[in-house]
Amino acid sequence: MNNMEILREKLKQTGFKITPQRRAIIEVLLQNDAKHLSSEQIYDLVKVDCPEIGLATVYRTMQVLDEVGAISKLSLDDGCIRYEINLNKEDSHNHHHLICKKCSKIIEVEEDLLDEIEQRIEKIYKFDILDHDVKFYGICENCK
Amino acid sequence: MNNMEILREKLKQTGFKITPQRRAIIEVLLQNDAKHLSSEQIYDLVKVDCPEIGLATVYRTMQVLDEVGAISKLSLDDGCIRYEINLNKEDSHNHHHLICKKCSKIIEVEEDLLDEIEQRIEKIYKFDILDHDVKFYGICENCK
DNA sequence: TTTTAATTGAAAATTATAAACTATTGACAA
DNA sequence: TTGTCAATAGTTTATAATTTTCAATTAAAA
Repeated sequence: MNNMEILREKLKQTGFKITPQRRAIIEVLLQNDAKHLSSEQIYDLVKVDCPEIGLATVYRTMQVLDEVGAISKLSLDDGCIRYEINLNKEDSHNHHHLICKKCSKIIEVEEDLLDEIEQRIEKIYKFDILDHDVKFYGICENCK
Repeated sequence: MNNMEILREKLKQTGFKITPQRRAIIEVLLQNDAKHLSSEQIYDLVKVDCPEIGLATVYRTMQVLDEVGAISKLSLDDGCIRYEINLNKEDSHNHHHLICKKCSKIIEVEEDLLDEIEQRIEKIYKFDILDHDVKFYGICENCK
């Protein structure tokens, strides 16, 4: 079962319909895996194959995909919400971002280095951690 | 030298003027230390003592205070920027937030537990970390 | 095929924030 | 203390991201 089929199943199971617009948006997300697209950017990319689509549909679809857990939202403090698709179900939230303050490049940290810390926090604060959002700001290799 | 005086000095040294509006806003921030107020909320609180103030002045003052390093911005993904005052200069960014998914309470983690991790990331990714933004989502003690 | 609730596109509405513009004022020099 | 002037204030208007409304269309179950 490929990624598209997995997502179709996920939508179906949650009672959402599979429309050409939604399929086109998912395709764009899958083809731009590494990027962090805003709704506007997704809209522009989807319009190539699906010119009649409206921007509101993109926003609505992103809400649906978020409900289903198919995407993660990412705020880069540039005034809009960005999205990344979650390809490996469970590990969806377990990665961090390095954001270069000079060139704005975003580097993915695939390892999850927070396990120990989370355990310490859970103990000290009696707080059950379900998810995290971790961003490191700094200067990347190229910009040094 | 109390907190207000420290901030007055900071503004003065950076070439900003100390106006009644700015003083009133700083007072509100100091009096609501533990909270994470939005511009709108600050506006409402300031209006009590300073009814003629305009919302734009609040936005402008928050920009000034950010430039001076007197506040930290905090995004709780509820559509607006929130602020916290930095009382101990250097450690301003070195704390994390636990956000309860049930009651939305925000718990401050004052310890900075990320030193090791940051060192590992700096080595592996050759990325100089200047700052971080760390949020843990989960369930707090009361809501369990 | 029929039926119906979900979905769509287009346009209008909201919301947070910033800008523009003129009047006012804080702070320093005289 | 007063005069000066750039910085700041309030008001209004603009902008940009996102949401809502609503009538028309459509996916998918019966």
